[in-house]
Amino acid sequence: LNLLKSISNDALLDLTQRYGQSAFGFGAGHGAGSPGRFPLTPAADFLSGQTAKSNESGGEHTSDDEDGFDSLESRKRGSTFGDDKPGGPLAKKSKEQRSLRLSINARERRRMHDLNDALDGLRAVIPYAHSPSVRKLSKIATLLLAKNYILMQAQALEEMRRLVAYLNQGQTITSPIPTALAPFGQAAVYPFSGSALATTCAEKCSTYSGAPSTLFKHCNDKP
DNA sequence: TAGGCCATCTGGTCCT
DNA sequence: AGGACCAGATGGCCTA
Repeated sequence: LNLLKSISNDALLDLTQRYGQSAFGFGAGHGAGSPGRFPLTPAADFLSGQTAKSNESGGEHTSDDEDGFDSLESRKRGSTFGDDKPGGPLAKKSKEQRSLRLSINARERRRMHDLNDALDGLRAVIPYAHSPSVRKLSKIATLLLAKNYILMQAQALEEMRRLVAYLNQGQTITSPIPTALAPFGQAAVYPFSGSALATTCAEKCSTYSGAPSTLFKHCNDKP
């Protein structure tokens, strides 16, 4: 959380300005973004009920033909380069060249669709509100947000490791926790700062109710 | 209306 | 040779 908040490179700053802080400040109270922005789902919710579709890049693409425009949607979006345009660049070419060009175009189209499918898969697993009424993250926003999310997860994992190490070695320590032994330099970052009186391992573990049970297995093993 | 974002076409380059 | 990848160009759609 802190990492995501603290990262402030130019691109992220720009994104924050463009899409609103809510996209990067989950749980920070900016969740209710303005319509059309990217309001956040609560951190606890964003991973649950996710509808990440299986990303089969090698799968069939029903909308692709081997020749030129593939669908009405493509036609609407497509440029006026139009392969089938009478005055287009393909008009002067031979039938074989035209056929080859159309094949290359279709392949390139398919490749870009695969890329977009992968981006959709990425959007499905990063923290922002997934709703029909919410505008989809842009490609660049998706990549930058995903990068920061990965960094944040890595830091969370590291903190968890340190926490487990601390719990394993400090079960007999009584309150207050000596600063030198505290695995986290500042009290503000210490995950149990809100329950300073929970001094035993079991108490600490019970405080951290959201953690996977295997992380605190030692509390059950040892009386 | 300008700017952002996007899909598509296209030609070039690299790889297998 | 054929496919993958890339970047530039172009035009459509949407929003502030």
